[in-house]
Amino acid sequence: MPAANTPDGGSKATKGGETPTRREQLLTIAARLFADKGFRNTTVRDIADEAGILSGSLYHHFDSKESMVDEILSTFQEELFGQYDEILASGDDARTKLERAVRVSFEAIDRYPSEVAIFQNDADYLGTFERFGYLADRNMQSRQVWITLIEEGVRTGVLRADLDVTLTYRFIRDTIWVAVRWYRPGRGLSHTDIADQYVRILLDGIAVSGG
Amino acid sequence: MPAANTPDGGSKATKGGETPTRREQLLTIAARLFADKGFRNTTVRDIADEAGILSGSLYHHFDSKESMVDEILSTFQEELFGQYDEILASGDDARTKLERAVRVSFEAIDRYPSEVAIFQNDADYLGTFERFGYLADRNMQSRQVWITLIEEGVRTGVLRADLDVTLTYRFIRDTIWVAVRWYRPGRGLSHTDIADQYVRILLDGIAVSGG
DNA sequence: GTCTATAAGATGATAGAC
DNA sequence: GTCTATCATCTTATAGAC
Repeated sequence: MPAANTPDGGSKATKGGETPTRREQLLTIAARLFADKGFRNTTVRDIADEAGILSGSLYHHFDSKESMVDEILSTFQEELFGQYDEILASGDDARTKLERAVRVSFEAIDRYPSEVAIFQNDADYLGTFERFGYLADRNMQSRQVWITLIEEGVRTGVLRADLDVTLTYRFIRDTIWVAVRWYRPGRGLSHTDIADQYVRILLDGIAVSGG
Repeated sequence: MPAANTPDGGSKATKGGETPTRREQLLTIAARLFADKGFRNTTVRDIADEAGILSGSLYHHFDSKESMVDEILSTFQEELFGQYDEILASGDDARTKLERAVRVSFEAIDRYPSEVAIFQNDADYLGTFERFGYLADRNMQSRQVWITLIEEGVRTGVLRADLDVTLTYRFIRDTIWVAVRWYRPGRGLSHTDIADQYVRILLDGIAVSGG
């Protein structure tokens, strides 16, 4: 079941430099609020207030609050997983693939902070509705990406053979995505700087070698 | 301002093997629900239902929903920070102190999974009320513990001198506490096993040395 | 210590005017 | 595309009976 809700005929999210439609403006506002306060703790009145309209008017654009978050999340996920697929299909060695996957993930936090935050905070709750079944699918898909990369690394001798693959996957996943809690695009370290340092710590640790 | 709400004269939480009071039973139920669904998404009716009473009856035991979460969080934090203080005051070398702090934290996740989850998910929101000002204080205190340990490690030559101390602190903090999302006491790896593997990855990385 | 009953406000959503 | 007006439901919390 596709997530889109586009009576105008199928416009996606804001890509390129085109002027955003009213629908897109409203989704941007909703995404920021959902990210800041959580989906259930954001009221349709909150969204309408920020948009300068009344809550009832929102229902001219969207069926329901759920339709809004559905459109926000599904658009983002398509893009991210397209990039993971590209990395998996590439001919790079295991270490390079792992590094690329880390960098692409931090880039996603930079470009889609609200979407990432919503997924991190509300996916479990939303996943209880059939409509959002694709969230659990994406979770499994992401897990498969990382497990594949880690196992390839161990097999080709670039990663330690004694690693607990599942635990390593969790550590990598958690450390990357939880950064959405403190990373602010345009302030402090850039997402590429953070990815550099993270890759270094992940691969070589924080201790002095041979210590 | 103390957080306790103890008309009975000051009983703490359930320690040792004593039979829990009705008050403690209700707090245990509330803590699990707050952890699972979030503070704002747990209704007093949810808590009362699980306890087998009506929502109004809860107000015989507690002033408000906020008093409940206050008592849950403050009791837990006293214990955890007592352990950090002990480590800081010890004569151990920097590497040992860092390892001990990691282990104590994973042990806290094991013993107080609900409390940790509530703090992770709802501290930002609760912190907006004066009553919960101590949460921000504890956050700063925790930051100071880790920063101190990392800086001591760098100074004494056991940690790499090129580390970004703040970023390293965030990575350590995030990776540890986010484990509360998937760790389940008594299932899978024990908290000591997880701490072992985590310390190894943190200090030495996942790559083969000299790779 | 729990129940009955209820207040006062917030919430997602709808129907129809402009 | 937005507003007026409103509904049915859920929310935290209270007062007093048992």
